[in-house]
Amino acid sequence: MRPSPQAHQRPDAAPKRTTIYDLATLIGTSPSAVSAVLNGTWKKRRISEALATRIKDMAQAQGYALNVQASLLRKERSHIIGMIVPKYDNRYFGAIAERFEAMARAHGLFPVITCTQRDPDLEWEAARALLSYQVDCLIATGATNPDRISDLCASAGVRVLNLDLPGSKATSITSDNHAGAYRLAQHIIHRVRADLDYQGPLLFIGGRASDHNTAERIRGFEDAHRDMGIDLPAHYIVPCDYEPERAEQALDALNMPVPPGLFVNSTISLEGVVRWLNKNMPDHSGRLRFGCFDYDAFAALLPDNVAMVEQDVDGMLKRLFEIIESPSDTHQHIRVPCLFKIT
Amino acid sequence: MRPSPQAHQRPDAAPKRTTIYDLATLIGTSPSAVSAVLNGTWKKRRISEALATRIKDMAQAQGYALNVQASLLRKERSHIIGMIVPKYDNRYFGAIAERFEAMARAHGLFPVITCTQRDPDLEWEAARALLSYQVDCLIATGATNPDRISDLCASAGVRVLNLDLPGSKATSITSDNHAGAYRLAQHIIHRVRADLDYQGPLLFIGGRASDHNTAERIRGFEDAHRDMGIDLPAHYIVPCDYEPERAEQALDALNMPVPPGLFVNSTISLEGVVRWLNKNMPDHSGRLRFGCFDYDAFAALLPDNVAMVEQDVDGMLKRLFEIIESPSDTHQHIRVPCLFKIT
DNA sequence: TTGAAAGCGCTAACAG
DNA sequence: CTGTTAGCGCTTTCAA
Repeated sequence: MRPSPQAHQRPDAAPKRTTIYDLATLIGTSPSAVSAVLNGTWKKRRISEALATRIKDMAQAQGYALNVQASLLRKERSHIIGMIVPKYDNRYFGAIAERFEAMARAHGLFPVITCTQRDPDLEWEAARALLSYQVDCLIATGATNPDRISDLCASAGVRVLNLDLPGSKATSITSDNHAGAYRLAQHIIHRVRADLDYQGPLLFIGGRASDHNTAERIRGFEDAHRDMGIDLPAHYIVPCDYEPERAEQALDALNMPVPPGLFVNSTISLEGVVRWLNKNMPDHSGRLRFGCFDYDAFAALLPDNVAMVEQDVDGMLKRLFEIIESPSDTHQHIRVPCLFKIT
Repeated sequence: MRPSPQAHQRPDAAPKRTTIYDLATLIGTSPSAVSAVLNGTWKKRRISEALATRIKDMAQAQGYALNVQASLLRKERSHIIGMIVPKYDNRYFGAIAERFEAMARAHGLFPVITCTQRDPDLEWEAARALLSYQVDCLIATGATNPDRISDLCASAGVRVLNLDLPGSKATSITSDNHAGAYRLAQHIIHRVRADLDYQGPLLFIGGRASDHNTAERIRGFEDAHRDMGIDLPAHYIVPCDYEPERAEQALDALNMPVPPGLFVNSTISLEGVVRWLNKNMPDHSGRLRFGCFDYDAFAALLPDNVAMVEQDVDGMLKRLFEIIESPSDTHQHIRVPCLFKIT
């Protein structure tokens, strides 16, 4: 008989964790009985109440914990659902990760999330790692190369879904970036007309042009201008990337006065825009209007902020789990409407 | 020979994932050779370059992914490091999770993080689940009952460390809340004296009095007043909990005019404070000073905000991994200084 | 009602 | 240089 784990509190070498064999010998029954009782299949095995309680008590007393590796090795489905996510350090992805975990648990799945720092190689490595953990299903969130991950999963026979950024080789769920941007642009245009009597185009600032979502938002921005009969020269669109500093540099480098209407693509960029305005146009307050494609509670309190677009994380995840529940062979692209917040 | 996974793209039943046996028969070698090559132990086994590359190429072609469950079952150490964290949906814990993952990987460990929604029961369940996954080490971040988790880990012979909130049964790493609060209070007091000629006490608002960190901050707040010779009546300390609404309600219920110096405990509370001020004292700008124990980029841009305290996430995690690397039997409480940001 | 035994995929001796 | 083999802890028939 193995020494009980309590006997020797890991001074250096681990005291072997208690197993069903330990429990079985301790009680004088068989490992299979212990297994059945501990994983709940014992009613159908018609094990006696008496034995069951003895086993459960002993497990409790010994601090027994199932060895998932061994258990999963024997089963066909792991009930593990994996997610890769670019960043946690961000309200949007943080909310996705948190809500995803909660919903996965509610669906009886064990969520494992891993963060890839927007690094394509890490993304790939992380996907492989999750496959190694035998995930039943993988969610690729904001993946720079979702199709590569889809291929990987296909060859492992694992279901995969794209979230936030679409791919062509798996069902994708994203925000409706075009519609959200269209509406935001329209709202800002209305406000600069009404409040400041400005009839010209807005400035689009922030994001990466190569990024699918930014491209969609630019399309919405352009369509809003077209539909409102406003000419939109190309240099009014400045996808200067995400860091706040990039927005500041872009405004420094602008070959014209800053227009009184600003469409800011992400709170990250907004941070830079506000810093730049405070530094270079100290009297800007009341003399311009802006809106932001992204939500932040403090940003919502800034003067002249007329609207924020918030992505509907709950809505997207609800759709996600619907699809997980009822798989289909077709690869759809589902666009979830954004929430629009007038500030 | 099993059908290749590519052959049949999981229409319904999973095509069994490729194993080392598949690879071995495919190539005409033994599973152990495949295993050795694929896990890097093949130099010491002196396997030929030729065989090694053939195996690696075949693995690549077949989309082979290690079955971690099987691998870990055979090994003694899992190199999995677990972390429980109360929320992701928050700059602070988001940063902790993200940096932790990166550092764990840099140390050759596989990080698994799970979020417990500030729910004590879920906290316990999550810890058990991570133990089931055979973590070598568990980090309990912001745990409401760290000692209970320490006991659980002790009985499984697993190392455990507390982060953010201290416990008595394991080494704990937290911010130096007392020193940070002392310095923040002192700074705000200086500013209300210099800018507004106000000599009275500040108002402390936000947080939970039962929460260890808030208690420490209150102590720092009190000590700063005492050392600067300011009398501090008890009703100037209002730990009204974390939601923004609670701060608004607390200010509504205040039995005195709002003092011109505010010590706000967390950006969450600050959100409520700013909303309340905008509503109830529209002309407050320039007539008060506040500081916040927590950092937010947009909050830093608010007028009258004279300082923010940012917890040193990188510093804390650096200490954490130092301790993981060189275990010691004593349970220390390490306090990491906060970063002080004058705005 | 219960136990024995096979085997999940992999690793690590040990034998060639 | 390479193959055989014995388990890791658990689940799951199949027998008793």
